[in-house]
Amino acid sequence: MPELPEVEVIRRELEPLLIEKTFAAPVLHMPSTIAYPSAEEFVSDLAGQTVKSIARRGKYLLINLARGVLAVHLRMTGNLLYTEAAEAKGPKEDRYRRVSLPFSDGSALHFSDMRRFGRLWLVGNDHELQSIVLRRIGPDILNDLCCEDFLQLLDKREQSRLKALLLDQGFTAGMGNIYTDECLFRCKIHPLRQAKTLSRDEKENLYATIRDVLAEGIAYGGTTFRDYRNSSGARGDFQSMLSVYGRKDERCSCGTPIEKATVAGRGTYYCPRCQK
DNA sequence: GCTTACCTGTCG
DNA sequence: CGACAGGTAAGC
Repeated sequence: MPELPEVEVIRRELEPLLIEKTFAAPVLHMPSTIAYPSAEEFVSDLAGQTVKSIARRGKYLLINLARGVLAVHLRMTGNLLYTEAAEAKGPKEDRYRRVSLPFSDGSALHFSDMRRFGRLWLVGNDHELQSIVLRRIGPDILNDLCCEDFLQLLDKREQSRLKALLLDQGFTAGMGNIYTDECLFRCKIHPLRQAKTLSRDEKENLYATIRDVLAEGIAYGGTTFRDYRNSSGARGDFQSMLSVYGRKDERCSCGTPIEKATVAGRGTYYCPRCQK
């Protein structure tokens, strides 16, 4: 489900709501959702902790606590719903609820996930965050990388095809299947092209376009193709702006039907005439 | 690299 | 009924 823009939308919504709130005892409807530490330690270590800020690295939401960090990855169908006191739905109304995180004031954060791929981690400090959660995660494409850095990273991966490279969270963190296809379309780059074939102008344009598309995605509240919801349960609107993703056989603005192929193991949409 | 696995649901 | 879904880790 969520790529960088969707996680960033949730981050921006939640930070003002949660800051200085104190967690009560978590309720684990599905304990295997907790990736680290043990379910028992997660419950006892989170209770009583205060939220200081909320950050993001790639697709990871990072809730900074007075002591440690609560990290969340939504994977394909996870969502984080915020509820004020009393209106909290029980598992009866949401059969996919996996974890409930109540606060001492009666409000709560609920982690729901149909496909059960999403995970939560609770680590004690930034060193643990890096070594346990973010070990294979590269720099955030929006926050941690200037154009020159991006060009240097590209030069280290010249054999890689662009689609696979942008999806690789160890290269840069945040791009997913939808936004990658949209960026390559806008840049007129074929998904199978190797990084070494890009001119300097194309590389700079790719960097700028990635940032533009992600910023637009955030401004539109994310993309709801099927399952994505923000922390209020609302859909995003960027799907109406997609040029190629999900549009197989529809006509590109050049008149050519959009094609779909499998690249890097993922469904990939592109215009065979515009993208070379 | 590619394939498979993890899950549940939807679409054709 | 099979194919596929916004993600990623693990195994060749």
